[in-house]
Amino acid sequence: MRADAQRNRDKIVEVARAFFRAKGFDAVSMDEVAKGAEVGPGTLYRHFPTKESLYDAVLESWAEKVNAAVDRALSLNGSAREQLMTWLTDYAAMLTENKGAAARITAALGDPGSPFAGKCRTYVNANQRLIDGLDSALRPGVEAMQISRLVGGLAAVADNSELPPESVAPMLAVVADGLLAP
Amino acid sequence: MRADAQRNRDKIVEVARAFFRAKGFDAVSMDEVAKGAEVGPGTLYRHFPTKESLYDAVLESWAEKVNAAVDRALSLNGSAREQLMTWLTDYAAMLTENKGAAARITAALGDPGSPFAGKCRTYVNANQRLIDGLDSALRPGVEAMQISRLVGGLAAVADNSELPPESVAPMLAVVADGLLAP
DNA sequence: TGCCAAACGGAGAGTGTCTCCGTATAGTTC
DNA sequence: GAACTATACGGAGACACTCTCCGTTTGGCA
Repeated sequence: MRADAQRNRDKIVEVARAFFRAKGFDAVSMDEVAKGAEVGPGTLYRHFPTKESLYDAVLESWAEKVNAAVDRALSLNGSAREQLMTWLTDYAAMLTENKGAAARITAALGDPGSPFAGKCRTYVNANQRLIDGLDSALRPGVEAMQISRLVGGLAAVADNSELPPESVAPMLAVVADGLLAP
Repeated sequence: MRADAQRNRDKIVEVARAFFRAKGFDAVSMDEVAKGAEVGPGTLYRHFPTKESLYDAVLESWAEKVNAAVDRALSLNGSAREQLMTWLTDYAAMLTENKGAAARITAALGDPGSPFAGKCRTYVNANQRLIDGLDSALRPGVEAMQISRLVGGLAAVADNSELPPESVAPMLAVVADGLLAP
């Protein structure tokens, strides 16, 4: 990639990240990202053919954070319920940083053609590692995709309604207790 | 209301209902509803000032269905868990009829200014009646709004991914078990 | 039949995503 | 450092959508 192209790409992602964080996915237009990055719309669209692909690039480090959160939860010296709640709380908290991310990633679960397919795999794999780590503490037959959808749906609601963590916690507790073996 | 206005209004709602059911909220344009109902865009917008207000009119009978589903669940001769699962299953099933409804109604929870505010009240009240009906079988401190958000979020995911009922059932079971007293 | 408030409908404003293509430039070659 | 070419740029504008304004038509009543 040519040096000017790389410079522009970096600036676009940087500007877009700030805009998305401040206003959420829907409220940011591609035109304003282009203006903010001081490039033309054509340049923006050569680097990122759709608005969603730009969002995907903005969420680049998200995968690392998800994996780190699972590691943190599994390495805790506590009950399975505490480990589960730690992971769920961390995940829900991650989404307050990127308004609209929960809904989009959750909606893309099971759609390999989505720009977020990579993010989805990371997320489902994280839940699979959690299942493996918690071993027999969970109800039998529970699947990673089910946890992903349950928590993703709840996170999307919390994100959309801008619920404070203390309002989300009781709902996470319901999901956690439901996931633990009866 | 003048006779021609009433005729047009009825036809618009009828056409819109068919379109929304077939393609979902986002994929239907106001222009095609106007064309389908054989009226001009101006006429359409005098009857329904926004697309969401049109959707609200299409979902008119939804409130009755929700209340009927709660009644049905509470009148069952079964365990609290069976009653709960019956209601959750009925609610989730209701949404396959109107693609996009779950996400919109759930997103409007707690926003009195939304065109769906009336639908939200109905829905939260239904969950409150469920709580009152199931009495002490539920975990202490659980609130109607929490159930509304939990189930709404899950329903939105199921709707969006077009999950078959047998895929939704295990997730509903998790929520149900989580809601029942430990 | 004549009147007029009510309703109609379509052109178009405003806003968004995304494309096409003539122009400019980075990086290589002599 | 000049010429060359592949690469990248940027802006006009195509297209789709929601929603508005306003001149025209019509239903219902006196």
